[in-house]
Amino acid sequence: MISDPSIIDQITARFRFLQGADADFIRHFFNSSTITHLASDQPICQQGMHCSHLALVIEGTARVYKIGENGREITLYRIGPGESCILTASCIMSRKPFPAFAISEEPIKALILSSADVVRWSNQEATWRDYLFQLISDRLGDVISVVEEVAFRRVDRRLVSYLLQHIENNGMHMQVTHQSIASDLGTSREVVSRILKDFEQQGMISTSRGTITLEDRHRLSEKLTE
Amino acid sequence: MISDPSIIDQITARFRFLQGADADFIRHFFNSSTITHLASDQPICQQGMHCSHLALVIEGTARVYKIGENGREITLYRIGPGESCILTASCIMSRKPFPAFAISEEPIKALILSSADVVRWSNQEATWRDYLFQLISDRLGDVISVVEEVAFRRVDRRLVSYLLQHIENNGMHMQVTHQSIASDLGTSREVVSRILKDFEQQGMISTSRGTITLEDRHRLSEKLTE
DNA sequence: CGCACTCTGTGACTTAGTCACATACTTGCC
DNA sequence: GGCAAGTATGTGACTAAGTCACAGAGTGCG
Repeated sequence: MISDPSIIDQITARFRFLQGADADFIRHFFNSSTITHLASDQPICQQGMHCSHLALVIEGTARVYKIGENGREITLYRIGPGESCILTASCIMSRKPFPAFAISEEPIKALILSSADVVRWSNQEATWRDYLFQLISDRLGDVISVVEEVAFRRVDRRLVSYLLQHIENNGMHMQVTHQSIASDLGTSREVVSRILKDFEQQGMISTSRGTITLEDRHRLSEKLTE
Repeated sequence: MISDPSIIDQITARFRFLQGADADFIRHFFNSSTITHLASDQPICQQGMHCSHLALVIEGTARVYKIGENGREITLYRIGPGESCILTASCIMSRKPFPAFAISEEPIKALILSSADVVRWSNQEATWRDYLFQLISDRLGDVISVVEEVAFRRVDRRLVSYLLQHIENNGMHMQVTHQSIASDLGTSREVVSRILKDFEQQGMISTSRGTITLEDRHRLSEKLTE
């Protein structure tokens, strides 16, 4: 049960469906939920698990990914504040085992609901139901985008997009290993290393152990259309 | 409006959510829906469309797919009797444009609902809501499987799986072009042609224009584990 | 038959993924 | 400081997959 008013405010701000909900539901909601904290790089769900709880992320991020026969990984999507491990929701609603892995990245503060409540509220509370539908639909869209990426786009272009997205405007630096980029993109470390080396030789980036620095954003982005 | 009792029986048999529904909802359901027929190979949804109706397939099949920059295609999933173009449902519930293409394969007989009804019923009728959740969740699972396939599995193995699945037990024949296999798997026609030729030279299949014949099912399936 | 159209085959080349190692850079510990 | 263990990156050689530009074969039809 959650009673601290400042926490309740924080949660209400993050989860907009609570703003339109009726007072009765809100009371139930906070009465039957709890807060959990989780450090970085902690496993959340294992492939094949049955989900008995749903976590709504208040702070932090998690990564949901697949592992292939060969050990390679690919990120399906990330979960941030205001979102929820919707695969869990999907598993709860359709009573199926979880088809992927989830792990925390930045330390997580999350609200935990029992799957029984998730199902019950989806029958009773329109705003909660809308939130669930929205979440599942969004993830479906995300995953379809991933299919498009891996099926059709060249790895070097995908890597350019990755760098442009992750290195903030004129922030210029980024802390990341080649392996973790490879795991995001669903390719292998060697491929990432080689392409990065190529970019470096062309003067678009520079690299050192564990960091990549953007040297020429404009010329790098031209790679997308050449 | 649908009133023919034999059609109503057929639909009720296909869509199990109607069996547990209350009489009032069922009356509304058939009053506000219509039947459409569609020939083979007709476009259903274009990428970027907004969906104003939801189709529940009674007979026939449709294919939902993506097209890449290079013109290659990949099938995300198929829709059969008792199912529905759930991407449409997802678009309706989350008010987003349709992110793929859909086309009829076998001629379709389908029941058409307005998106307004879809949303209204999802608020009022538990069995309908469950049906929607189930459908979206299933598709999410399907698409995740596709990601896994294209990201990690070798094309020759995927092609073996495709052949074993599509050529019925001891039916032995299949009518299909290399191009349409390639479009299903998300690869190119040449690659499919070369791998099939290879299988043929090893005596596992034989081919002629537009057909593939399974000659040695057992040895072909060994390719999956070698 | 001859023409248009679709389907399949092939070589040469580029891109991507795998495997086996060789070098680094970092951290902690003596 | 120096050394060891662990992590990160570099590289060559090879296989798998995708692209491009054609060449043929099969089919349907006037």
